[in-house]
Amino acid sequence: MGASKTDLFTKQQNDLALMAKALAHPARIAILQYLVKKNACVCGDLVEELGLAQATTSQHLKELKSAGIIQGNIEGASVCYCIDPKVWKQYQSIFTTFFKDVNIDKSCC
Amino acid sequence: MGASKTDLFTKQQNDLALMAKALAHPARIAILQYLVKKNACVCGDLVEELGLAQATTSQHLKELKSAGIIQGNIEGASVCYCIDPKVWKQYQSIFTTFFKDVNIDKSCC
DNA sequence: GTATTCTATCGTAATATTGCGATGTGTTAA
DNA sequence: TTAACACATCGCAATATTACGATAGAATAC
Repeated sequence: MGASKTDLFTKQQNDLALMAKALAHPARIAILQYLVKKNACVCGDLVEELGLAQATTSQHLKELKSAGIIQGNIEGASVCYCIDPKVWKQYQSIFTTFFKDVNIDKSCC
Repeated sequence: MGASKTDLFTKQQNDLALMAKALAHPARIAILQYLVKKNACVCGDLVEELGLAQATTSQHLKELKSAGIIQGNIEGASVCYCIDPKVWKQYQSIFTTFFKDVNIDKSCC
């Protein structure tokens, strides 16, 4: 099949899985870290930074954009990408909540 | 290709991506949430709980186990799965760190 | 012993992801 | 206008993921 059976799960579970999927590639992690580090907009030097082909880099940017976590603004000939702080904060909050409520002491089996 | 070019990225980036990948499916989120909720070991009732075939459920459990975030202990005829609190804490810490250091105020472009 | 239960694994099919060259579109430079 | 750049998208190939039925192994029930 290859397609996830999303109808079996809650919206919350599907959403969290989608967020995780957006982060589930080292190139996308690298892009986000780079954008965070520069703390400002960066454009095509991501291609150089990553070492991936331009087409591949563009594809990863597209996925991050469709996940909402980055924005792209056209700036002349080039495009300026940056973290969307609002969505970033949502991610932060949702992952934090997910990991929080576990009783760490209970040993098991 | 389909295979990620892991050699282009740092171990830290690859590791984080692998952790995210472990969470990148609603069934695996559901499994983890169920294990956290029950706060004790659960076995084959995950199959009922999820609504996926037994083989599929077993496969997701295997992925979570190979990601280290859950453990399985044989208990008679059945297997008892539970969160590995130590690894869970690591995940928590790594995701928290990842999301922390962004300057939320800087608007962009 | 045999039958039953529980889980893992194999094999297979459908679909998704990753990666890149080639191409297209829009923008600046000449 | 033409040339050069910056990105996005298309098309394709290689690989990975998801899902399930069938089967195998190990433990319990009888």
